[in-house]
Amino acid sequence: MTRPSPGREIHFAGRVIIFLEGDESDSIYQLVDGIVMLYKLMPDGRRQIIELLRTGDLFGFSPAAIHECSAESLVAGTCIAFKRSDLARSPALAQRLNEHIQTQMCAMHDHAILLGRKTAMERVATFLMRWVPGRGGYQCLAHAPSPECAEIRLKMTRHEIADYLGLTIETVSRCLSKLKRRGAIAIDHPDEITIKDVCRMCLLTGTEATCER
Amino acid sequence: MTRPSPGREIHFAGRVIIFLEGDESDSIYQLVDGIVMLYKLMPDGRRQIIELLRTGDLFGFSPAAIHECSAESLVAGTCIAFKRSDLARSPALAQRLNEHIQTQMCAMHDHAILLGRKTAMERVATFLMRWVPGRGGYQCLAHAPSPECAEIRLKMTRHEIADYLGLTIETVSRCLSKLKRRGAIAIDHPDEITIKDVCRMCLLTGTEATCER
DNA sequence: CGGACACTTGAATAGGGTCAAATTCTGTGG
DNA sequence: CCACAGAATTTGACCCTATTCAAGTGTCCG
Repeated sequence: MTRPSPGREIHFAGRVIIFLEGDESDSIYQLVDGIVMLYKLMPDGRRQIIELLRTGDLFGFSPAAIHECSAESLVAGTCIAFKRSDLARSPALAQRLNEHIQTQMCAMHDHAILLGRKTAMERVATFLMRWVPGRGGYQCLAHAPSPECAEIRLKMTRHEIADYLGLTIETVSRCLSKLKRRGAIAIDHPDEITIKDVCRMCLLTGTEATCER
Repeated sequence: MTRPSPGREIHFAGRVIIFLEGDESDSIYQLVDGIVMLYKLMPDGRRQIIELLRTGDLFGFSPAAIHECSAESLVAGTCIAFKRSDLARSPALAQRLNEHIQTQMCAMHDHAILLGRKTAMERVATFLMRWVPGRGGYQCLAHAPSPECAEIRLKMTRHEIADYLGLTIETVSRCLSKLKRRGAIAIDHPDEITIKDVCRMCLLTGTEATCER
């Protein structure tokens, strides 16, 4: 018999609100499967999508008993909820979270440089690279062999992409169109994009100075 | 007799590099006193200051054995270095870090909305509010009584402010001049600013919809 | 006092935003 | 299978904010 799980499993469908900014909260969540986005709204309605969470990522942080941002699923998945009070009691749990939070903080740092310093085209290129398996995450293994081509499937609307990248829908659309015209991508479907040359796309992100090939 | 401290104290002067992006690292740091900024550089020299650390904040995160950003002190202070290996062994330590990281993550979220969605003026106003004691941090107690006036002392050059806010030096300077012309602030000295009406400045940050007074 | 550097100000420019219209996609029902 | 309505996306024209480039002014420190 296994020990009782220290957390409660929560299954969610795609496009479902997990919690809203201002909701009461006594738990922290770890994403097991699926994709979740965190966002905040300004009083006048401007939205910024703050994090796109991957497997292992933690969310629901707050120094207070109230959520400081909203969480919504992009695709169906699962997360585990840990009561904050349990967290304070279980060293093993705390350890586990500590290990992962480092990666996540680094990803936030990368996103800060994107929002603060990258051009629209660099943002879109960075975003596309994010969906190439093994690339575009924090510590993207730029040297790992990757196929020239990559078919990716965006799980977000143009509106969500824009709110994630700090742009408008129109700018996102224009950048994608320009990439298509240049032959860098094919837009097979609004949410199905083929990157013709992954290595060249990586150069457009502004992060990589040279192409290792 | 007290237990041996689990960390090594490091004292640093103002304007000193603590570590550079790419440096080898086996430790995590907690700021005890002073101000430290974390920044990243793009290959072409663009810089983004990612975090301005306050007492209690953690830095030196990385999933790898190499620092993912650079750390530089703004004023003299102290931090404690914990070896990652110790961290894995000491539950008490892990607990302590876990508690603080939540506040810090929330501050990063706030900064993401600043970089992604705020206007230049809102960014500068948010930045100024940051230096008003008890205000502008994460979970600024907007309702707490605060003096009408606040004299603040910036510890950063215009260049650093710009790189923190995702703007240029000129834009920062222009926003400050405009605030001065409007009578919202007095620039007693390039780094000594008097906010004439804290509550009104708070409205300019874009975060607060109404003034509670 | 003078030289280096930080900051401010001005004019011109461009990148991305706004507004509006056209196009494509999706889903529904006949 | 096709027609249609509503939504998402793309495209175009124009505008505005912040950037760029270029002086000018202020400040610090030897």
